[in-house]
Amino acid sequence: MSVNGATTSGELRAHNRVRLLRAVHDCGARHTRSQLTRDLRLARGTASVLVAGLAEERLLHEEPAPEHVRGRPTQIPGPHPDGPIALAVDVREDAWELAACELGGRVTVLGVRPHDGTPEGALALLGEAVAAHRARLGHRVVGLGVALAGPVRHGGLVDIAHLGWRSVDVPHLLGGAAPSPLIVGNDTAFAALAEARRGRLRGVRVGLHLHVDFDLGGVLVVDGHPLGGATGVGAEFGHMPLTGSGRPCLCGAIGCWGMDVGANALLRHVGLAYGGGRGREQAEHVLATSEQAVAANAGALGRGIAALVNAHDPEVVTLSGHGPELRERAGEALLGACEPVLMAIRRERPPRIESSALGWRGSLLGAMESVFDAFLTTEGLELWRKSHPDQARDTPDAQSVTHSTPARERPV
Amino acid sequence: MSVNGATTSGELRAHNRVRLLRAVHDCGARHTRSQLTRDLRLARGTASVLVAGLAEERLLHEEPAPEHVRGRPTQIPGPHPDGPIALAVDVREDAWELAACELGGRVTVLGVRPHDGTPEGALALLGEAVAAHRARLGHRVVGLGVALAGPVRHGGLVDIAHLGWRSVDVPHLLGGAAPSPLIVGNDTAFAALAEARRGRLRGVRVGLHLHVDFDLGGVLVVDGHPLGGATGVGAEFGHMPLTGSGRPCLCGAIGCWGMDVGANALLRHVGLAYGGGRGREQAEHVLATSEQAVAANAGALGRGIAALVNAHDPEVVTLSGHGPELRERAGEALLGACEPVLMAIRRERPPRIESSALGWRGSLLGAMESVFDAFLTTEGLELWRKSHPDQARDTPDAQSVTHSTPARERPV
DNA sequence: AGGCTTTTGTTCACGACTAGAGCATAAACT
DNA sequence: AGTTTATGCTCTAGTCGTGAACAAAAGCCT
Repeated sequence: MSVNGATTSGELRAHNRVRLLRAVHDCGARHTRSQLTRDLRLARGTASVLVAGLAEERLLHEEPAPEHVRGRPTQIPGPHPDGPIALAVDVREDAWELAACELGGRVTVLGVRPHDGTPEGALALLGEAVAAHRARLGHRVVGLGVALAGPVRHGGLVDIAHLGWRSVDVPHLLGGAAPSPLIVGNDTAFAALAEARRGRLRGVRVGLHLHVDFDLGGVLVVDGHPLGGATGVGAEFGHMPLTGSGRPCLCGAIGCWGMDVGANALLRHVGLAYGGGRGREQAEHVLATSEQAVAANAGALGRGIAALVNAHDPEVVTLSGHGPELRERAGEALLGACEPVLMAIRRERPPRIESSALGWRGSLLGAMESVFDAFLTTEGLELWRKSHPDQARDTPDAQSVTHSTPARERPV
Repeated sequence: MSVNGATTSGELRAHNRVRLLRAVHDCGARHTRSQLTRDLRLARGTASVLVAGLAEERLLHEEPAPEHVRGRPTQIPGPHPDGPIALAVDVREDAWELAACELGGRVTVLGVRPHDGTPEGALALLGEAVAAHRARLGHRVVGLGVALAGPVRHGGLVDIAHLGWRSVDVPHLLGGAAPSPLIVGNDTAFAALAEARRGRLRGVRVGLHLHVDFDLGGVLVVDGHPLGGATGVGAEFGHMPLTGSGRPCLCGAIGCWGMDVGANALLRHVGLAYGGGRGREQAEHVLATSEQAVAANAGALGRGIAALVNAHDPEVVTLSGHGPELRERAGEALLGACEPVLMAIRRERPPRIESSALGWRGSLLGAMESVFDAFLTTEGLELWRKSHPDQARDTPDAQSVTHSTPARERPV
């Protein structure tokens, strides 16, 4: 769905440029040029022309492969030292983390800051930091992805019920200096996107990703795309009444599954105050010590998973955030609660339940991927070409290739 | 996602052939050639070559447009009188209906037969009917789509809990004479597919389709594709515990939503026997007379819809089968049950709830669409070309065009 | 009725693209 | 040091879509 087909000769070239660049990005800039040529079913001559063009436009930069078996040594195309950079930020209930990402997925953390949970407190300093880094990096910045712990509507309006955020206009609060495109999305959807690209959902046709933080988020991943497109209003499995509790949820509905899973539920189970994005340490303490609270949490998680497995039949269920720890500490409670809710035909071949390969980094990485998804299109590359008219200005090719600093050791 | 992009000049031509043919199919063979040329952004010359090629391969056949405004009159490309035919069958709990479909979607019903609800009873005669029609139509048959009222696993294994079908091997029971490809799918998923192509979900990014028959089926439609791909094991929203009843379901799970919605639920509500695919007339009588049973059914439908709207935020919810009648007879009960389960942010802009545009025909039409989806690909057209080597064997072009019977008045 | 206008179908020269073969290159192997 | 092997580069051939010029067929106007 994402990559549309070419219909003219011109679009054909553009399309192959995108395919090559995406292949480099998706493999983490680890495949050799000859490998890529084979994978993409290109003629060696075609690959030659494409790589040369992309290198001249500062999109790719080739380096010698560290080892070979025989024959003429091949090169590894990776990010250009002056190439595109995606900014990504993960805004949690109590802190945010900002990072710069190169093509291929290398992440450089630019800053981490706690905040007070209010919209202004969370986003004002962030906007300044983004503006500063953008000024420093210039035209290299090709977009900003923002992960947030609540439903995101079109235009970047965000609601986080347990923080009291009501239709918070994120683009506005970030100020006018935010780069374009500005992609605001749900943290769970982003985590799922990252899992689909670089984690345990890679190559999986239908997967289910669940992100457990203060709240519970869940989203279906189909053919590498989280449902609701990572910018939409999906990813809200946490607000389905799957566990049969009639408790009113802060979102305004009744009986939401998310009431029984996550840090807030742990705190409530032991009688502590919860909500407002406070109490991460206490929750982690409960998680580490209270067998009973953990079992209740894991059981509720299992019942909901079973319901979703019935409906969607995923091949794999992945857990991130506190999910992996719940599974390790109370795996039997989880699976035991699953069983009775499963359809008989699902019990024969239940999906694997796995812990995320990316841990707490998923949301940030997904925000990055969404920026590169927008960039790695015919339109995105056309924009880059236009904003970099001075392709080969001063140095001959041989010199620039030989003397430039290798991409992956260079600070961003 | 379905149509992959071309990478060589040759694939480019194949890709444009598919695009043109699909455009003809999707518009119901009602658009003129000049309209199609504009819609697909083709040069007139290119369209000329493409249409001529497709006509020579017996895929298209042009007829004069009935009316014009001014200028040279244009033609309307439609199905070729010897063109491809998709066979489609809707197998319900108590009867099946077989049809032949031309490119563009014109349906000719070939037969309707009640059966006894056993796998053999349902499928043996059907297999014979398919084989007979296939022999008659020869190479024109490009596939068979089979809609069934239960979960379908890969390979065509079907379970229908309330009929006692356990891993019924549909391809095997249909016998060896079934055409290829043989696409076995869930009736709800097919109905949703048809709704997405020719009904109220056309052009909708995220839609939810619910099919109410004896049982309840539900599936999400994203960008024109039902989740689980119309042949998968999705489309089972009916087996999520959304209504909070702890009743054991025949599927082996507990508290399934589908226990409370549909003909079986209506019969149970008034104390009649249910299950086994019997009692369609009684259920319709209950539906027409028992206010209370209908309200209970509609309320359960509404509660489940709200839960799914929370999770997926569809733009439109469409109902087929008995759904439209439930909505007409007890719309307030339905919406009233929806309200408290909805998240506050969903209440502001709730999705439209609409009745299907295709009625009970949806599953059959969806089965057809799935066959044409497989045919309208570069591979499918290549196979057709190979199996029809005698392209222009006896008659000059002018004569064959002038004298051949118009496609849409010709019996199949 | 006859000429003009409008729209569409057809043909062809042109530019852009990829495939594939032949050659050059650079390493490992013998 | 020569051979083998795999890769990169260059050039020709074939295919495709474009767009302009031309032909065709209808409605419109006088």
